[in-house]
Amino acid sequence: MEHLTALRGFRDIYGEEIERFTLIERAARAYFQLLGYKEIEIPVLEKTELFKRSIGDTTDIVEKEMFTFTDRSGDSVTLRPEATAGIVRAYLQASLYAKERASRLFTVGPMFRHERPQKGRFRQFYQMDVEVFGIADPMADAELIWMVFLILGRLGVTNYTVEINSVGCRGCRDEFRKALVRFLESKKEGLCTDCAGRLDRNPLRIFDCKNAACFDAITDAPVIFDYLCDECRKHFDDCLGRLGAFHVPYVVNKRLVRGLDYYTRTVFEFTSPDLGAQKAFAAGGRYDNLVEEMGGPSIPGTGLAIGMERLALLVRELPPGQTPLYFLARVGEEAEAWLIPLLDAFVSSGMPLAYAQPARSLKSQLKYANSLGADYALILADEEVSKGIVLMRDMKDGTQKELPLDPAGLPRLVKG
RNA sequence: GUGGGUGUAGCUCAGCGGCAGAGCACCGGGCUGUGGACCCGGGUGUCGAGGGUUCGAACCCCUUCACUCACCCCA
Repeated sequence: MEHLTALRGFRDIYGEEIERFTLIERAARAYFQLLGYKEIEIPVLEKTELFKRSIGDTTDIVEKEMFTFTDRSGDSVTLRPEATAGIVRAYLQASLYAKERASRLFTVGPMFRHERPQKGRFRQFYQMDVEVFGIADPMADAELIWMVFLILGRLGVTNYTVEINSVGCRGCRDEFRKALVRFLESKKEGLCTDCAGRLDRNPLRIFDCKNAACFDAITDAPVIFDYLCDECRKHFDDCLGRLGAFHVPYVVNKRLVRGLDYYTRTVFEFTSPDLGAQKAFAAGGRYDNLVEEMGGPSIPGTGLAIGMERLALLVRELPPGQTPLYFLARVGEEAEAWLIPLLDAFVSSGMPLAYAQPARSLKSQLKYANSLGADYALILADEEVSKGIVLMRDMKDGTQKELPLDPAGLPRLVKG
């Protein structure tokens, strides 16, 4: 009989990878706390309408990547493809804007997109998502980028680049869009079919196309950067100035755009050449109109997402276990009876005590202890039991000493 | 959704028409109470699945599934 496997793009995360996840999360949480970010848990399943309204009807995510289905009551529901929409919904539902002048929130969890899996891309993937509501000043953008910079520093990740750009506000984006469409109409023949279609619906996305022909076509295209209004330009310059003060190195990429419609002004990406084709492992930007568009008051927002799987690929070194590992080898029935009292005593003292089950030959047990990386092996056979002692073997140098067989006192004695 | 690559032991892989293999891991022994180094022994398998060609298929053909990389898209 064929055994069942997980769905394509859905994985089990365990072993070294989950240790990397834990390491990343711990580093991130430390800075979230220092900078006043509060945790929020939001549902994995939401009304489909939420994502259509926030992410944008014509984006690829909404058009062809969402896990959308009809539930038993006939409503269209969707597994969240990203977290911002849900957090905005929660922010409005809880009327947080009326309770605090600024809200700093973060959430950690799985997202779902029905894409073809490849390196660093899965259908269920994990993000740490951070959002700031109520701060129009670019300080909030800079703070977010700096925070990622700090987390990466803590994790020892160095081979990456911060790319940053501004996509402007509604006003300058409209100006730019007109100019861009005017320009591209003249180059229409050279565009790939995808981009020809984007011309009407979402011309900004043509900048993301990796097709060589399109890349050539847009070489001389106008860039949003040159169309920024005075306020947007000032916002961007201020943001860069803040990054400088934080000593965060960055590269301005005037062609950087993002795949979600709600972004305004600041957009940024952290990329690494160590990742393969999916090289962005953290990205985000400002969304000053989103809260209002979702039916709330006019409140600015800015946020980012960190891709756990991708960042985990960049975390090279795992810290070694710091507490020594003890192992109990026992031989004979008299000795076996001491397993539970000793295990109880060690664990109650916060010390790890491993053991083989079943207890085979002493040789086999020591071999097992060695494979577990035990620092010390306690050896207990009937002979020791009758003498009221236990042997403690140092697994590094092979020296042994006798200790009294006393569960209550042994954990402390063993520590030395 | 499209294209390329790969599916053989727990893991990494060799074998590419003639008995199913290696290294590592694992188990046992040398050492009946002492791990790591060494020596000896042990193969633990629907060769991804289904069908076809053939005296004979892990190998050739068809179908299918899975994994993987890339396109696309994105964290």
